[in-house]
Amino acid sequence: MKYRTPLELGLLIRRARHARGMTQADLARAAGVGRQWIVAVEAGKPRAELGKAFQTLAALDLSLSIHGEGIPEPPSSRIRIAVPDIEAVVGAHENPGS
Amino acid sequence: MKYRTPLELGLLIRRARHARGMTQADLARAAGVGRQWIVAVEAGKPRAELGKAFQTLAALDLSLSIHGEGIPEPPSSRIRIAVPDIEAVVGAHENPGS
DNA sequence: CATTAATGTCGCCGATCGCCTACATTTCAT
DNA sequence: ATGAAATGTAGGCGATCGGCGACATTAATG
Repeated sequence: MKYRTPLELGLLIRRARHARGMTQADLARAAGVGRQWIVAVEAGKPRAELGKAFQTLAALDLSLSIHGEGIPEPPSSRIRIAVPDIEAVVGAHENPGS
Repeated sequence: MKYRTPLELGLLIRRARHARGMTQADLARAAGVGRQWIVAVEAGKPRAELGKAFQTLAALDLSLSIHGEGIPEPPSSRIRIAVPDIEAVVGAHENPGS
C-alpha cells in the first residue's frame, strides 16, 4: 500500500494500534509522545513532527520503505550463482585426463 | 530499504534530488516549500512538518510504503483463476452425451 | 583565475507546535 | 441502564517552526 498524505498515515497508525490492542495512551507512552499528539496524528494533522512519526512507527514495529528513480534499492535476494568456466568444462571433456 | 530516522529520509531526498538534477531551489519550488526547509530536512531535522515531507516525496515522484502486523497489505498480484467444478468435469467425462 | 551557481547559515517574525490539566463525549462491557 | 475506560476537545504555556532577505562559503563552469 502507498501512503501519500498525513491522513492516510494517521489511519494506518490507528489500525495498527488497534491491531495490537493498544490504547492511545499506551501508544503515546511507548512512542514517547503526548497522548494528544497521537490524537492529532491519527486525525491526519499535517504539521506534526516528522521525528515523532518515526518514533511512533517504531513503537508499532512498522517498517517504512520508499521506492522510486534514483533510490538505492538493493536487488531483492541477491543470490550469487557460481558460473562455470565454459572453456574449462569443454576442455576437460575433450581432454579427460589432463 | 528501510528508513527509521529523519536523517535517513533526508539523505534519501538528497540522493533522489541529485538523481533528477534538481537544485534545492528547484525542489523547494516543486514541493511548495521554502528552500531552507529543504536544507533542514536534508540535514535530518526531526521537527520538520510531516505534510511537507509528503509533498516533497511527491515532488520527487517517490512512493512510500509501510509494512507490519495488522497492515492492510493487498496480496501481491491478486490474479483470479477460473476454478473448474471437478464434479461437473468428471460427470461430463463419465456421461459424454448428457 | 574569475564568475556564476549552489548550498549552508543568520536573525526577524507571526504562526503553530506539543505538553499539560481538565472536561466533554463516545465506546464498551456488565 | 450504569459505570468505567477510551477518545476528543479546550485553553494556557514556553518552545520551535518555516518563510523571508541577506550573506558567507563552497562547488562548478568557462
